[in-house]
Amino acid sequence: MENEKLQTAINTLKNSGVRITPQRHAVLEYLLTSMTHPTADDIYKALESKFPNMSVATVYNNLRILSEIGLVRELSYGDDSSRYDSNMDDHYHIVCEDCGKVVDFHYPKLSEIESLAQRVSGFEINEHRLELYGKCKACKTEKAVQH
Amino acid sequence: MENEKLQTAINTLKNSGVRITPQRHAVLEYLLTSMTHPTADDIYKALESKFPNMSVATVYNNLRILSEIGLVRELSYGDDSSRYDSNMDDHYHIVCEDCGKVVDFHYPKLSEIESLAQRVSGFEINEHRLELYGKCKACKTEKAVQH
DNA sequence: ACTAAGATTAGAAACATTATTAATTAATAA
DNA sequence: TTATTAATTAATAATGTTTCTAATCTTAGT
Repeated sequence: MENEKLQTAINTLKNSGVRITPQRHAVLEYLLTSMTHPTADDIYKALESKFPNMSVATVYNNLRILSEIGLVRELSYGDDSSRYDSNMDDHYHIVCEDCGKVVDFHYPKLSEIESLAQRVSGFEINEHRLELYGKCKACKTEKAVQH
Repeated sequence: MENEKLQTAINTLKNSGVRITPQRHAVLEYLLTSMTHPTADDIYKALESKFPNMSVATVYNNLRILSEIGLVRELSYGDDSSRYDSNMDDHYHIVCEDCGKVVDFHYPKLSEIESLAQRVSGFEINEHRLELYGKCKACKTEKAVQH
């Protein structure tokens, strides 16, 4: 099942005229199999053993290219590093304020809010972002233990 | 009317035991009268003539302090600089993808989504953020003119 | 006026990300 | 297979925002 997704993604790359280099393949594969919305540095560290000479710039480069083709989405929350998500279906995110963990949250798209905003503001609205912030299970119990 | 807000804010500072220095007063006043959700650098530049010796660190310092007391809110969108908002009422924002302009958007708080997210994720949800992205009127016409 | 606590300054450091560039490589066609 | 060529890589420098540090200065209260 993961292989199917990877194969589809690779075909998309080919059709876009983007070369499939070992590094690019590895970044893509890592994102497709990861459930953790990794940062560029997470990916860099994870692939370090396989590609000892790879530079961080290569990771950023490939993330940008994958984003441009629409295989990957960049999630930037506040001040920290951006995270990357290979699940391109419409969905929202819940972020743990303590450990930074990000999980998917499925909810019907808030299209009515977009059209209302467009009407009242005069903007031409293209998209929206919704994130929920709180404490994940682990961080809740961790705090309970500390006291 | 702005003076009232400023006076109330200054009282809050006093009650929190925070000194009212000229720089801090100026940052606060600028935020209260500005409608533009300025960045730290905007504020720095705007106050430069009044305080030629002020350092950027002072602006950041004061923004942090004002945030901690709850007089100001930090808005961080993606990679660019954070913007600051002295309107502490519940509201959302619409961001222009071209020029970065940010305007307020009033809409009933999405509390049901928070409670649903809490139920399905096991997180303890504290807050949420919603931003709408698009092109403002000015940037729409600008694009139309270019062609 | 004096003191202690707190604030400001300037500069440096930290950090993520982007730009640069010469060398290497993937994809294609000969 | 080999040659060709444009894309990609690695390494490093550069950028931009934000934080940290240490020294100096202000303030409020005695």
